[in-house]
Amino acid sequence: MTGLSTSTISRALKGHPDISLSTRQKVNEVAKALGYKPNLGARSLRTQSSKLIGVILPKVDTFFFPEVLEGISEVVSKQGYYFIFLQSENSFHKEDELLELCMQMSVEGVLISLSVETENVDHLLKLKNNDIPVVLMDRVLENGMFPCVNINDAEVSFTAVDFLIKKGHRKILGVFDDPRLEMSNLREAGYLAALEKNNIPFYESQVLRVTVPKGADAIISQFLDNNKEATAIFTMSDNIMVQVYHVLINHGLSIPKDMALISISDGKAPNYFHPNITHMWHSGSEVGRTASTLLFKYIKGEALNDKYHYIPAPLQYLGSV
Amino acid sequence: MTGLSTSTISRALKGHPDISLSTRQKVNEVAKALGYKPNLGARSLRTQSSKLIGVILPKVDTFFFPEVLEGISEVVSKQGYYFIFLQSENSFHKEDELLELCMQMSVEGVLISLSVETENVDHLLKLKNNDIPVVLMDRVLENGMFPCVNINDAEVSFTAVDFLIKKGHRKILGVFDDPRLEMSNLREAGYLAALEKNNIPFYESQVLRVTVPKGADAIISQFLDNNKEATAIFTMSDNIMVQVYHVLINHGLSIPKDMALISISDGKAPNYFHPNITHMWHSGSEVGRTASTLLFKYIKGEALNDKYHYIPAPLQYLGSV
DNA sequence: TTAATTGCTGCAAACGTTTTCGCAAACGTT
DNA sequence: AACGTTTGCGAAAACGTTTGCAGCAATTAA
Repeated sequence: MTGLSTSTISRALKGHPDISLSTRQKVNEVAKALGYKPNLGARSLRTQSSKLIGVILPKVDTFFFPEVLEGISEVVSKQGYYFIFLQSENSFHKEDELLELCMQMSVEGVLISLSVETENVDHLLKLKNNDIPVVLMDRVLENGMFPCVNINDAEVSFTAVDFLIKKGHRKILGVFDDPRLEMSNLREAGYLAALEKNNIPFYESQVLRVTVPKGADAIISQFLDNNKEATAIFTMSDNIMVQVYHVLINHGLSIPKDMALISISDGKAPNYFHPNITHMWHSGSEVGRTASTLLFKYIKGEALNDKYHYIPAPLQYLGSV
Repeated sequence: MTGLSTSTISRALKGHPDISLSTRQKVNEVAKALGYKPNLGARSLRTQSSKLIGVILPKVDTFFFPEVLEGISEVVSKQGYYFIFLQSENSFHKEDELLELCMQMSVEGVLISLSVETENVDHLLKLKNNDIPVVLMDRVLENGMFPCVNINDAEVSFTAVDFLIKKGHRKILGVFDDPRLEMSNLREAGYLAALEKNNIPFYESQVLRVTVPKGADAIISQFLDNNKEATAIFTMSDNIMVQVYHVLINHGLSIPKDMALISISDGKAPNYFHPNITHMWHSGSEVGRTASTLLFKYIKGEALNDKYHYIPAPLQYLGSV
């Protein structure tokens, strides 16, 4: 159409100074008229840079992860990158496949939150070997192999439970998620540490580990019956909190009069309930932002040696305690 | 390594019958040993098929859309495709940019739920012109230009409100989302139709349209004060339901004794509350599955002329009515 | 013996970009 | 007039695949 070579077109389109203003304008006009769209695949083939990052999450269920995506989206698009979002569905096998896929797509970096089944990070090594940076988020394995972004699970739990104790509670129940998650154990450790520091006796029967994602009502119900003298409950996540809340109400217990409730939460669900649930506010968008910002530092080759990034999770003192 | 040409390697790797079994095996061994990964960009450049579909959603907030993603994910991966997921953040401008991006990425199809700001589908035409099929989901514009998958908004609302009336309620409040959404107006129309059919007088003051996504507490609160004789509320979505629920409890109203509550919902939030909230069950995963299945029919060129796919939204009769 | 067939493999072009290198014209300087 | 410098552009290679075609050897058929 213009009679110009592809080289000139290419340069004109990206405002290369070699090309005269007049031809640049002409090229832009014709490009617009023809609806020309650069082929990103071809570009990334030639430049060896895909502007793509891979995001692997176990599952975007109701809480937390939507916000993480939001945070990631924010900084990724600000960097002129795109992300492809993949769900491992909490399967180690699928997680591994998705990592493979990321490499085939020539992503320049990977953000990952590990599946429940994942016991070590050996499968992430192949990315490292191909110089693809990886940052773990939230559901991490803190063994120093890869940088991690999350809250300080143990410390945050400690703060929550310590707060309950300061409020006068002595018999405090703890409800945790699948013990295969490192996070679950760390949060349980924080819970225990708070009891211990305050010289409060602990019985194994006062913690519950819920491995089923939904429909744990019966289990929770029985757990409450077994602990009638308890005056407070600490739940490690929104998912668990909403289930516990539901059972509490079904038992005719009034919050906080009969039972105090505190949780770690992304801050949404606590507002659904009455009273609002006191919680340690674990911002998903902040995790997403921090993790992707960190990832870009690695991508840009700004050498970093800090492995753990803990984002703060401040106490939101609402009506349930 | 094998002394074979790239053509032979390529054919061997995908089990082409031209290649002898012995070389096929050898190639596979070496490929595994070297950790060979096909470059998807190069492949799609050559074959002119990217195996990619674009998914554009307004925002993955807490409800509904996570499930839609799940449904999409399920059928897309079954087809050997991948999807790249993009958020318009309810901005028309961004939505348009993302469509552009999809084309640059050579996606083979697009699933989209329109932003609040989107008033027509002209910007989708450029995809149609490039033979990229588009399927609208949930937040659609039903003007016959593109296939749509959602519930029959008006009918579902009608059923819900009619049910309330059959239960004896006469003064029924309606709370709806942003009126710029076609969905909001259709659901409101269904609400009105139910009143009309049952010869129940309607006053403009008994509907509320909530345009702010969060923190509408004060508005809802005043709305309730202005309608003290009401005995039931219909809310058009989870997002609105949880806010209304919260205000109801804050007003010291008991559900369903003082006020009945029914909603359209993905079925999760209703279980958080006590009593469980009666709702029309609007399955997000089913929307995702149906929409992507439909999209693949278009991609495969199986000519279709049906434009609207309504998925059923059955009544879940729980404790709030 | 020759011809046709079959089985396996390589050559080279193509997909749509970017980029190195080089060239010609125009200009300014001695 | 001779020279160097700038300006504006094109030729061609390269990125990693796939694939039509051709080729060659071994086998079979005539």
